Amino acid sequence: MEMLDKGMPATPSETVQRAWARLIKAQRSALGRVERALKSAGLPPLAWYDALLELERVGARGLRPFELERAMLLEQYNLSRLLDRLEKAGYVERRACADDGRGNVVVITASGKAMRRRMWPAYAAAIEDAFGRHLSEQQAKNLDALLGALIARPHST
Amino acid sequence: MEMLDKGMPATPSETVQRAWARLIKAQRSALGRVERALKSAGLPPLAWYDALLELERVGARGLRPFELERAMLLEQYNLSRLLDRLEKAGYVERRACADDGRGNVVVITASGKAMRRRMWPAYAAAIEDAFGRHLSEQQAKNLDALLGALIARPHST
DNA sequence: TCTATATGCATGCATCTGCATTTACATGGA
DNA sequence: TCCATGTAAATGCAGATGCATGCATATAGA
Repeated sequence: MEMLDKGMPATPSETVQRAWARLIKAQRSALGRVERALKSAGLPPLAWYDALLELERVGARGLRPFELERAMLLEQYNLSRLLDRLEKAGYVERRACADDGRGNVVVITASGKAMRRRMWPAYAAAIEDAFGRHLSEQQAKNLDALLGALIARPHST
Repeated sequence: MEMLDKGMPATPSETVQRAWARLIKAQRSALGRVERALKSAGLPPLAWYDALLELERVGARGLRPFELERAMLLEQYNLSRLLDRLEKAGYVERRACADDGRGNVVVITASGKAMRRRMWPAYAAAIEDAFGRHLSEQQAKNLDALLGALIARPHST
């Protein structure tokens, strides 16, 4: 985890500190609202949607857990357990992987696709309510660009 | 939790969806890195810092838990337990509240102040590394403004 | 004053997460 | 072929979180 401490503590500017605090709070606020909306609609949590979406996109060929892990920026053990839950709910299947005996391939089931579709309206409304409606198109674009610079793989660097 | 479903599902635009996904990932990525940096330095998690900072700012008069809850945008039970941990660690004290027999007043201790001070260098370096260094001053300012629009009290609306 | 309801905070229980470790297989030498 | 090392994924355990609820007190209204 070394962070090249070449001497000085690298204190972020006041502006950066403010933006940092806002990032934490804005995300917690918005994400919390979305999760609560889903739950109150009797639907599974957000992570299920994201995983199902990724899996639906690639279709029958499926994804290796480590691919999904990278796409979703999840820790390995979190993904492993998310897959446990999705599998137990019947939304995905883990199939033995032909190329690599250690791994498996995760494929979405028909009922998984159905659940994803069923989640979308509630999810969409919640995103719009907690997030979208506070921003113009242009602002959303700018925000997207600014945040893009921040995303890095867990553990990298 | 009704969300005024006046008919249509209020689907967010593509742009908003992308920005939303980025917000989740950027925050998870950056926050994860900061938490790991703190932990690997043998320090308590971020929330402790934030709470101690708020408490230090108000000094000896302290804060009611519900005030802290609002400042930090935490759920009531999460704050209650955070205070349990902080209290057990000796960093805060819960004192009976004179005005209101139901509540109490939380005050930071000397050792709490010391811990906050001790955390700052590692925390600052981590923020800078995971966040600040990716942004110019102007970008940080813009990001801060954009995120400001998103913050809302949990449960409100 | 008495009663209904709201507020401040805590807590039991189930679930989820973080961390370290384990298991299984893969791969590249010697 | 055998071993050392690396990588994919799962898992035991401890700690954190979400939820529902409990308890004590406050407050407003009859």
